[in-house]
Amino acid sequence: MPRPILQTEPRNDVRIDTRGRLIAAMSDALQRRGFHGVGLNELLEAADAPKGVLYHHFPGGKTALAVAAIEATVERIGAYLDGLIAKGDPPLVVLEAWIEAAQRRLEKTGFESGCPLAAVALESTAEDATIRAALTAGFAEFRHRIAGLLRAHGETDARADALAALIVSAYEGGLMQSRVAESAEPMRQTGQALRALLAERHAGKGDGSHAR
Amino acid sequence: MPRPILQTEPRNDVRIDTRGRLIAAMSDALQRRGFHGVGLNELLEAADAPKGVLYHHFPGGKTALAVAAIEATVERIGAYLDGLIAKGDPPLVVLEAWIEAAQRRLEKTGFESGCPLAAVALESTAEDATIRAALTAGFAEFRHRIAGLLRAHGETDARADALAALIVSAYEGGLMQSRVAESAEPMRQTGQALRALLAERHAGKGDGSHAR
Amino acid sequence: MPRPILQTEPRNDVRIDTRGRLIAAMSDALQRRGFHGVGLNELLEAADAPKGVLYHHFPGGKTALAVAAIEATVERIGAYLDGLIAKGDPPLVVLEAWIEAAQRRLEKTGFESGCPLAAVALESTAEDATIRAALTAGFAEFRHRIAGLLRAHGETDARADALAALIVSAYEGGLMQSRVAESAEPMRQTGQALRALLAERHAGKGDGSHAR
Amino acid sequence: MPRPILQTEPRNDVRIDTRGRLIAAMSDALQRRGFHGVGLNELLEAADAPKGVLYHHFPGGKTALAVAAIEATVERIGAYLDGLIAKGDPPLVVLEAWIEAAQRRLEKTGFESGCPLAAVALESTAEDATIRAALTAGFAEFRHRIAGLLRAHGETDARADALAALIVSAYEGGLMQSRVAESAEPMRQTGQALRALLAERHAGKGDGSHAR
DNA sequence: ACCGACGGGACGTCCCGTTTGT
DNA sequence: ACAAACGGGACGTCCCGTCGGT
Repeated sequence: MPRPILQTEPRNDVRIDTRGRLIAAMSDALQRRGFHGVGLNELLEAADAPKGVLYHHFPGGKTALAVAAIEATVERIGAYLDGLIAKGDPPLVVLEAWIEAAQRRLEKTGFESGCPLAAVALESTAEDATIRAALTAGFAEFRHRIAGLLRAHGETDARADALAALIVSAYEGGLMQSRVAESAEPMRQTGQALRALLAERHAGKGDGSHAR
Repeated sequence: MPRPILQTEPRNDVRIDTRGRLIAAMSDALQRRGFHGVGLNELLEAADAPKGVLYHHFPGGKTALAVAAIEATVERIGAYLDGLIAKGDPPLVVLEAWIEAAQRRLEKTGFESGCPLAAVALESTAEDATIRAALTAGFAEFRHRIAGLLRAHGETDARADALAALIVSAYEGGLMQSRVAESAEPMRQTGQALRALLAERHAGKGDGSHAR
Repeated sequence: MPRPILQTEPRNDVRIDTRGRLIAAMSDALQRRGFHGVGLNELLEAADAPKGVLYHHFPGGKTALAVAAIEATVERIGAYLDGLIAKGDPPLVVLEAWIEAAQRRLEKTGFESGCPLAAVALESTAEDATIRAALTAGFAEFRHRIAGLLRAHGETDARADALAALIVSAYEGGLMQSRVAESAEPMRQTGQALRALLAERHAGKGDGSHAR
Repeated sequence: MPRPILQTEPRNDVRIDTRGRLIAAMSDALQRRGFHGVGLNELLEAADAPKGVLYHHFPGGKTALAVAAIEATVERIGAYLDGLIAKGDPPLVVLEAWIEAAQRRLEKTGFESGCPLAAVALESTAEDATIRAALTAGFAEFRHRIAGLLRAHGETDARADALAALIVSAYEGGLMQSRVAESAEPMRQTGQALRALLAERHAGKGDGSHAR
């Protein structure tokens, strides 16, 4: 049985497989029902994993799995944003792409999926220290990336931070409204208004050159 | 067993009181923990009401109480917005007052309280038809009021609707970020950026016609 | 359906019934398997009670039920000792009756039953404050009653306390040895030796009159 | 795969060490929490051993380890008693030393440690045949040694057996009472009363023959 | 109208033992 | 010999809803 290089890989694969499936299932479940709305049985069935294995990979139980799911989601979305940004497009284009992708996901899932962070955020209490920390870090991460993009296109630091906060807020708030309304309209309107305001501002600066 | 007329009046008072306390307790609980995060026993203890009384007033149980709490909240916030609007201030001033009030409430409650609608919204599924309907109506109500204000100050219908969606989204998203971060900063930045964009637009008005 | 007097009785009966059956089942189970060895399902089946009712009567859960069972046992044994003592027999006779009753119970139950207090005592840790308190009070109660009997028959206070401690120790230790050996012999020998020592002491005092 | 001679020796050392640590950890845990109160994971962590190694050394699992721990404890205590007896002291002195040592250990461990045999004894059922056998043999061993000492100092066989049963019972019962009371007093009183009774008997000897 | 005992199901935890792979 | 992932069952908790009794 020749096994030349990287003999750690097979073990990792198996580990990542179960662990990863658990995290994926939790991510998916969180955005549909929130932390308390997810039943572990339901989740384990979705991940095709027995009960004991959860406690093995996540000694902290459901909470620890949720933290891992949040962190994985943050990383995924962060990478996605990085990809958008790396293309060098101006903020307005990146924003449009981001929001349109969210709209498409909403429609594709029958308005069931949302943002896993948001759902957990609103039912978390100060006692869930680890969850709070992961969420806080996650939202900060999003703002940080967007602020970086804005700075790269000429915004001052303070301005970039404030705009980034608004953009993330609008994204999350729009997603929420569209989810309950089971209609892409609120999200669409939110994105449209946001882009319009940003575009008009540039236009109003007098140079009129790079507005969208 | 004779029952003299008007004996119902004091009884009604008591009933409304109990009903009201249940609704208030649910409203409060929803914004802290979300629908599934609230235990019925815990809630009944907070309202100082026995088990049976809940099903007296809300045969639909926990869900019906949540719907009532959502509707009460919508009415309360709607009335609050009406009050702000009735003063005749321009949208920027109303917006500032609304967001600042939210910040103060956040700080006063140690960043525990948020928006009862939002928390429920993110863990609700399509099966909770009555809850979804109440939420959808509630958010639409908010947008409607704000759009009305904007129209009254010269926005076109489509424009007013889109801006209203953005404002509600920003409000909810900012609240969410501040809640998990246990800091008013995200909410403050969100409000500041939003008002700045709106103000700049007005300042730039008249120079062109290309507001999307 | 005439119901003349004491109409509180029926409710009490029902309540005591379920609560009492739970306590009786726990008492029985504790002396067979100890606290951690008892499964709640098993116990509820024995008491013919559904799961929810336990938490209703004992909000403190399994531990609270165990405490109640311990207290009930202490009361029962205390009353039994009182009955023995009230007959006015000398300590040696009381002791013999007590130990022989224990032997008979051992044999009747196939050496399964023991002392509910003892089993819990040896697996309790300092964290189970309520259980520890109930056990400590229980053993003190036994010693107190026996010491009282001894004092009533001429022992000094210190002497009575020490002898009472020995008698309780011998009773519990003998029960334990007989239980694991599945033989009444150790308990029998323990009781015989203890009574012999007590009798000889009286005999050695020179008066020789009331040694058994 | 060649395996050079004597390579097993160091390996054996390691094995004995791991085995020994497991047994020591189980002994310690048994006297604090009893058989069912000990978690296997917790125990393995205390012994710093992975899961697999337990089933390597004890194919019978937790039960087999408990049996080994009981046997080791019996051997240890037996050797200790042998040491006391070998000095040639009279039974009263040996008894005093034994009981005082137990008191010191109680106080040193904050009244947490007790007798590993006793704790297991009281929660064992007839189904745990191997455990019951080990316990029965253990208690018999203790009685046997003490009876031997008594015979060596002039007691008849039957008398020695009965007194030995009493002594072991008192020892175990006193330990139990002191453990839950978190006070050495019950154990002290038990020992004191027992020694007093034995001493008085000797003093009274020769006056008659009516022991029992 | 009010209350609280009842009911049983599902939750999250964590148990003990096995299996599979180095 | 060691290590860790697996496996699923049972534990104790507590949920939400009902129903009979004042």
